[in-house]
Amino acid sequence: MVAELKITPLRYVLAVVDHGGFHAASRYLHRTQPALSMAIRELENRLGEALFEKGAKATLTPYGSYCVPRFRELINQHDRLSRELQARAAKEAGQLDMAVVPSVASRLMPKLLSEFVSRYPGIKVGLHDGNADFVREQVISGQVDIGITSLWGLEEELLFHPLFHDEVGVVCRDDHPFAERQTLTWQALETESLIGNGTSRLLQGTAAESLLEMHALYISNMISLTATLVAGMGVTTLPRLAFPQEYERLRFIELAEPRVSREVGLIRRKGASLSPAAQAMESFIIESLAAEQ
Amino acid sequence: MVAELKITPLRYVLAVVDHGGFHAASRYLHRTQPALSMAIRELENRLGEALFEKGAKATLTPYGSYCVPRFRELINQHDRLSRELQARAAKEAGQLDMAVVPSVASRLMPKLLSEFVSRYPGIKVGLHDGNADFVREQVISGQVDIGITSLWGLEEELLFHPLFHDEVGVVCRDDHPFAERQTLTWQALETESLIGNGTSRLLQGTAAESLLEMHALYISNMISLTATLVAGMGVTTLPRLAFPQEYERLRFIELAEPRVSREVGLIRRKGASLSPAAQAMESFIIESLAAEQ
DNA sequence: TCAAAGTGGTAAGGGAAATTTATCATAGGG
DNA sequence: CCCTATGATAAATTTCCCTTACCACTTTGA
Repeated sequence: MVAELKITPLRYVLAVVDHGGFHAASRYLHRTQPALSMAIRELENRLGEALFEKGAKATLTPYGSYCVPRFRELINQHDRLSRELQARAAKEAGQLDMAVVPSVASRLMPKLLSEFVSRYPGIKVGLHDGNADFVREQVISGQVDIGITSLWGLEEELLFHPLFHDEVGVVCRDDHPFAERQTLTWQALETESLIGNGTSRLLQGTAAESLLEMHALYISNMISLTATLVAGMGVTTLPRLAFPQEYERLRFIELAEPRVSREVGLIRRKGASLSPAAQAMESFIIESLAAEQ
Repeated sequence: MVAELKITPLRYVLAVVDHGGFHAASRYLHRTQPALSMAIRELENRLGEALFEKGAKATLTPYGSYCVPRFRELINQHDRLSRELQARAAKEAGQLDMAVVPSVASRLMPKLLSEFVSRYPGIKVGLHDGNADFVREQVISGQVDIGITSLWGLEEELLFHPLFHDEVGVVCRDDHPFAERQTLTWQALETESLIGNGTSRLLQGTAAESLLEMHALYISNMISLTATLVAGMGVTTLPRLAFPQEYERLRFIELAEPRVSREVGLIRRKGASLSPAAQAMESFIIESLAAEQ
């Protein structure tokens, strides 16, 4: 049977030692002197041995001298833990991982992350990018705390918080006949050499679904895809956010008739709540994007 | 300001986790279920974050999962400390050092120590021997907890607990005229070649004081002294306990007229109390020697 | 399908523990 | 010798922990 050493009386002992007396310690602790006397007596009874000499003013017994550094150690550990856990709860420290689709990673996250880390300097963020299936899988398996992607079906295990709509358009080189157009219809694409990519399945279930069968090429890698487009080998469809603005020769033309868009949003596991750090990130993203529009 | 994490609620959290529910934990802890609910709620408020999911039965939040191993660690440290300090108070563990004069070290301590260590298996004893001044000095300086020696004057800084009287006698070789005598008087020594030693000052202030001036030789080292006696170069005075029984050719003859004796006792510092282990040794020695006579 | 037994949460009361107030005995300093 | 410091003690009070009693909800088994 272990005796329960309460933290407070241990603190009292240290205060008496450090301040050289019960009265001095009581002033420091904002307690009265009898409070210390009695609490320390109780502690001594529990241990079965006196800590302070009787009759002498605040002098430690040998046993007390042995105890004091150990009390100090335990209290230090306690305080360190308490501070650490409070810091985490207050989002002053912590760690979170998130998975996002590449377009979000390159167009949205840089700004968001730089604002986030300056607002929560203590929180460490791990950012992983991959296609929508990867993001979904990482979140469901608990590898990451939250994800940003678009979903195609209802997910039993996921909570989805919509962030914005991302319109699908056609991407072509600047010398292509489409390049000067403001909008296009899917019929205009029927005669084109259409390159498929990872986002092509957004067209599934829309009026433009027939275009999916037209793919002569399918390129999942974004760098390869843009190189192919710059080479003038065809056109492709992409959500606007996924359109790589940094290529001067590529143009994005809205696809009207039908309007196709993906709904990009925040996902997390249903049932499990978020860590304080992940909570902070989630609210931060939602608020930032709401403020922007 | 650090929040005070009381040990008990942390135990409650661990019990709920380990037993998979508030009710199971409450049975284990011999508390009622609301007691746990409220204590844990209070802890959560203190930390500023929930440990258990609401609505789910005893499921940890990510924050809770982070906390639990740390709670466990702190509690383990607490329990280990508590057990250790109690063991010391109960004399099941600990350490003590003592200084004794050589005669006590060789004639008294072997038996006492072997009994002591079998009675207090956990206590480690350091035994240091030296002359009376050494013992006195070690005790006063706090290098050792207790000493066994004889004192000549009253000591302001020491507490003296008498153990036994040790009669001074004459030591000579077995072929010496004294060897067959039962007792001697100091006058009988006047014509002898008297060798002085560290215990000779016991004669100071007695009727035999004049013998002190007769020393042709003074040998402090016991081995040298006995070798000199065995060589037949003279006689000496020694307390009985200091007489080395293991030398076959030496004899001890009581010195009557005057009877001179040293009072051997236990010394320790006045004012400072003893460690539990040293206390145990002190009482043990006093009781053992009292039981013997 | 409904009762029974499980989960945990809430409110009010009792009782133990901690703290304060008031007082005392003792020791040291001017 | 008084004054002020020390810490110990007793009784009163406040605080906090725990229990009892009850509720709402879910799961289980007949």
